[in-house]
Amino acid sequence: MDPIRRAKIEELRRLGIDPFPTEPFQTNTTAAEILRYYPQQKLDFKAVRIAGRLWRKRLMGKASFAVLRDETGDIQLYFQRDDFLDKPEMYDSVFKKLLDLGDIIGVEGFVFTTKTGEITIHVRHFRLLSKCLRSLPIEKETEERTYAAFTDPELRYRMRYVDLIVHPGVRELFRRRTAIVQAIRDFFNAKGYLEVETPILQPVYGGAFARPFVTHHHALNMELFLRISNELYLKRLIVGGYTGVYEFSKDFRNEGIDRYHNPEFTQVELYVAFQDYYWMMELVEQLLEGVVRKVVGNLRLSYEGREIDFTAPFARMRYYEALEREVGKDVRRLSERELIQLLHERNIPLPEPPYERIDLVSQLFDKLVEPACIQPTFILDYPVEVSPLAKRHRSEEGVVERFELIVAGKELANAYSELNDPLDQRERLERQAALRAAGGLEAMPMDEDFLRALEYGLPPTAGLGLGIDRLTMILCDAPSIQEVLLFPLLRPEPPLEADR
RNA sequence: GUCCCCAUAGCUCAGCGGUAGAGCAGCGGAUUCUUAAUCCGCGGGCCGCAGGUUCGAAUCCUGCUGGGGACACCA
Repeated sequence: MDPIRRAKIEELRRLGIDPFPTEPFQTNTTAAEILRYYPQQKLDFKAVRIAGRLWRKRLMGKASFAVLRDETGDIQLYFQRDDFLDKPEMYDSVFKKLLDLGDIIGVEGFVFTTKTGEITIHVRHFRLLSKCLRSLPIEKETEERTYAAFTDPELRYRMRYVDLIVHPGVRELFRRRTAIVQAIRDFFNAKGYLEVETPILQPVYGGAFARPFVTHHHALNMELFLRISNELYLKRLIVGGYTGVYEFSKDFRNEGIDRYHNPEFTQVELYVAFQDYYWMMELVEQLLEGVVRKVVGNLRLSYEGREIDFTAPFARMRYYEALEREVGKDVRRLSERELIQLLHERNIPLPEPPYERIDLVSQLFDKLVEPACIQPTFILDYPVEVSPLAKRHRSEEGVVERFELIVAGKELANAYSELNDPLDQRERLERQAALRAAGGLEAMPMDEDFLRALEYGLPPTAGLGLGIDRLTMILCDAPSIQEVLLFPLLRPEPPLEADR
């Protein structure tokens, strides 16, 4: 806390001014509205009331300029000493000395244009609404350069409130994130699907390969897991008779943090009865076209310096064929030794032991095929070994009816014709259990209740998971997941000192 | 988990063995159309923390902490 600002509080109180008043301040316009409509005189701007942070002061003698920043933008203020003849201290002391940059104020006045052509509020009255006791990293820009830019990512993420105050573009990004979620919700609602909420605390976790966060419930004295996925619950709801359900799901995975991964992240999952993954591919194309057009305004956008085109239909490649295109041979025919040889040739590290044959194939795919898919690309028909919840392919051995949508070299969505044969499902989960027993930390645990639900009959169902954070990254051209999370996980900072 | 880079004033950064610097922000003064306002004056720092080397360390070395990046993991 700035001791000078702290002292100003006492000074204000001596003048009878409450630095944190209770009375509301009713505004009747915004900075953006004034700047947009004043030139055409479409609205009456003779008595505007507007609130925001004091952003700049250009003090002169008997008259001064300032800038006010509200949520919509910045607008210049003009103060004249002669306007405060009844209370001269309001200009000379309160405005000129006791108000600091960052203070939240409300002003009332009329709009005019200065000699230099800037739309400005001539302030007749102003009120301090909340004192700002720390100096903000207010940036100053000229044509040549920006001064005091607040750019340190750590500080920006730790003090996102400051980041948001200082950077209108960051505020805009998170508006866009909300717009993306809203567009998806509108799309699903228009189709008649039901938005639901399922447990975040789960006695058995499942639906994905990941290590969970573990917690404990005292009253029931039981171990609980934060969900890594809501998939198995949404399928139970399809068993229960809903035709289409979806949920925006915060999922938690106890794994590493990098520019694509945060321990908690958001997916939307959708399950629709009586459909299959082919149908789901078309739905995803329709969904993304709609969302991108609505949010970006154009199906072509720039991400990391490359153009991405969301015009449907997206490219489609089958898993093993895509791999064959990269390595020149059908990896299904290769021995484990030949696969290892291939990895060596391409300078790709072996997976962590204990690994199986399929892990070598996966590694090849992840390192060669995924990064090469820049434009939206459906990869379909994944190996059955890596897809324990997907239905076996209707006509081909060894693969399942599953697709991933890859954009900019990263998985954006994952979908199956859901496995609804409870006997097959049990075998697949038993294999997962065996992998866990062998030390596979990410293999799925057995979920007997889920199997019981399947035994009551899950209709043929298409299911989808779509990563909201990654979609937001692409649609905002954001370089890391931290940039699209309001409060990304950081290590704790050392304790702040109490400051009175 | 491994490797590389970074940490100096409220913010952005310079200084890289010899008395801690700049711009912006701040404080005092002048100023009735400024907009990085201008002009005069002023204050501000455990140079991330702890050790070590040295006559002398912000500067060199080691460790720690925090951050960034790459790799690994996340099929």
